Amino acid sequence: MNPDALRGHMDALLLSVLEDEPLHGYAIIEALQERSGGVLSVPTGTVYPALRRLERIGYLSSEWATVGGRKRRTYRLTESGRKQLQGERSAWREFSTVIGSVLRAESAALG
Amino acid sequence: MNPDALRGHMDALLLSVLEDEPLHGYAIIEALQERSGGVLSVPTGTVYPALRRLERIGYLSSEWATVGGRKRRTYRLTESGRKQLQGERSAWREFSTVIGSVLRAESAALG
DNA sequence: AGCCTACACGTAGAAAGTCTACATGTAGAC
DNA sequence: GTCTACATGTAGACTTTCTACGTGTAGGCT
Repeated sequence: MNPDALRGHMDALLLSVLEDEPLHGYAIIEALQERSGGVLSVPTGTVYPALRRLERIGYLSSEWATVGGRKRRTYRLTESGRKQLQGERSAWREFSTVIGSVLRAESAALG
Repeated sequence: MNPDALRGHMDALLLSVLEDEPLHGYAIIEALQERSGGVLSVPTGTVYPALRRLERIGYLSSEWATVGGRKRRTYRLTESGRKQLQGERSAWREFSTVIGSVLRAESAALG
């Protein structure tokens, strides 16, 4: 997967993965991999700064926890973030429709 | 439409628009707008440099023409560009499927 | 003890391409 | 003579991702 293509979609991916439950960075990376069918390998150098950015903006909040002697910073969606996720979803739908129609190549719909 | 989202997809858009017929830069911008239903306004500062880049890589070739007293540089797909367009299309399909499934929000399929 | 892998967070600096803003010029309508 | 559409182009800012590195714990294996 061409890394450049992700630009501008990271926020949506991260918010989406945090929709159901709070997760820490490492788990977020794993969730991204899993949900994408193993295709998405987002490097830590991308995820951690992005999470901090999203927290700074107010879409996420975080707190530290220690589990099994290891420190984790767990992120959760704020109300603002939840709202933003809706926006990201509809933005994605529009984006994907537009690109698809210019390319004359739409992807298969999901069940 | 968030401009950043286009990053990494410009090549596909430009090659796609040139698939059926050669066009000059200004006409390409109009074609992009038209095919996208008026949503895509790609600035000249994006398109012209991108076209030159694609020509440098070998996906496009160009020649000057004068029509109605105005100079145009007309771009056409090379064989290499045509092949690349196929690659861009399948890359887009994969990308859009992956993002869609992580977001749990696929776009509508095109007829 | 020593090594390796998985877990876990983080930063610095490079890289790349798009965007904004500007610069230039013709043709034709009003 | 002014405005809009047509037409191409560059310079520099901007944003964000990526690569590469640094730090440290836990647990298994030999």
